[in-house]
Amino acid sequence: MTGGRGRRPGAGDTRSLILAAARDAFAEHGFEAATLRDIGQRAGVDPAMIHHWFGTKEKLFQAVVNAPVDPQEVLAAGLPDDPERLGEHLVRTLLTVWDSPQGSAALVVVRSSMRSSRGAALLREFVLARVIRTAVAPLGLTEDEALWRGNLVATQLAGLVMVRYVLAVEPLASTAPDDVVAVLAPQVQHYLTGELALTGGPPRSPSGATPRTPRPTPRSSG
Amino acid sequence: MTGGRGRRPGAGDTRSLILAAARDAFAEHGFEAATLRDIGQRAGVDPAMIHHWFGTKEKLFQAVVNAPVDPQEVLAAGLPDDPERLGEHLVRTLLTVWDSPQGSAALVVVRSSMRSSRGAALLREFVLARVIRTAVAPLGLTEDEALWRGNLVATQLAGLVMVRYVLAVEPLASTAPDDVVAVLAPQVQHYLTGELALTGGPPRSPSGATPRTPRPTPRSSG
DNA sequence: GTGGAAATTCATTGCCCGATGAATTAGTGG
DNA sequence: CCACTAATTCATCGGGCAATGAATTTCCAC
Repeated sequence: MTGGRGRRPGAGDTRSLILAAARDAFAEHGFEAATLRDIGQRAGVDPAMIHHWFGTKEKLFQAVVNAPVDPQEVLAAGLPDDPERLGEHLVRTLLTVWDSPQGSAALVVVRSSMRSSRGAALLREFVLARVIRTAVAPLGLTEDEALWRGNLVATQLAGLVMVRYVLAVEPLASTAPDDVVAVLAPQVQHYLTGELALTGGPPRSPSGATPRTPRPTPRSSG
Repeated sequence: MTGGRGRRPGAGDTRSLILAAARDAFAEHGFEAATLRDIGQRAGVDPAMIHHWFGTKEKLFQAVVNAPVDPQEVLAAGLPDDPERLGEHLVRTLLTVWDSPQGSAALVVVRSSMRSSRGAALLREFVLARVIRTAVAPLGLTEDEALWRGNLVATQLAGLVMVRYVLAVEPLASTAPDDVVAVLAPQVQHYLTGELALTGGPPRSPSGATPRTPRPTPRSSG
């Protein structure tokens, strides 16, 4: 059991244990609601160790977030030759990453991005924009069409992440990856290479932004 | 400064003041990190009033979430007779609500809910679950199939909300509603009434949960 | 106007949090 | 095997939190 105090016997890579426990806890509760006591318990370690190794809760969080995955790199690996299989590749890759331990880290990033509109901007710029562009790059589309199809793909993939991982809605949260791929991949593929049903021609965002107008405003005050 | 205790003189719709203050506070800090003290201060009111009017912090949050819009009510209005037009109705209704001033309030709720698993649970229970069931109700499906198809619809709609409103990614954020409906409605319709491509039969969530496996765990301990 | 009901604040309770520092034990170099 | 350093736990502090109940004031029916 919990022996007395003092240095532990054998190996004990306590720092890593804390880091992993913190990653899970932050993913689960967000930064504010996660507690050092809980993290310590998950790591099987006294909460004081966290201060010993990381100083403060904030610094621990930074340590967790600074060990991210490069989405482009992951995506690029195993890109299929056939453009008609690209949708399947995207969905499967997404599921693989998010079902892995790295998924917790990704959850941390997504959750913490919601803390401010600046966080949302970061998520938009560095993840969505780059990832989506990487994803549709093999298709050799025009600039406008790449953006538009990329956005559509993003809606389906972002929605999958939301429902399955962030909100964990059943039954989708517990459905086998193969089944998810089977159902969603064709839809994603349609956004990539299918014929898009449009009433009055493609929504050619007429060069630059022309914000539609009286929408609630993409306010950045938060 | 603040006069003594006892009932206030004039009008004082305290309940509404608290509700508005709570909406802002939850939006800014998320459910867990928002404090009743802060909400009370924003509303210019003693925190004890919150307990007087709402009971607990959680009930206050529910009141905030349910205030902007009763999704069921909005959805029910204008339900098409033809099940094959249900997808279009869902997408169009969603865009109408989110493009309206109520959309700002909804955005607040979504942002704050995503930040912790607790907030996510509340969103899942009180909004998503009900909306999904209402949405697929006209189809007269079996329990399992309704849940499954509802989840799929939710991925597409939630993704639309994320990309267009929460992250405000261009060009989708500035695309005319009609164009969005034209492109997305067929996909949603497919989830509602189309034939779903499945490898080994429908993912009949085998009664109860069978958590896929070693994911970060949907633990509810927190 | 007077008596009760509703609204509001104050004072307090108990809990949990993050942080700190002393006490204790295990490794390590000589 | 002895000193020294690093790792770990324990006990505790001050603070902020949600919640409760009593005290006080206004409103309203009669």
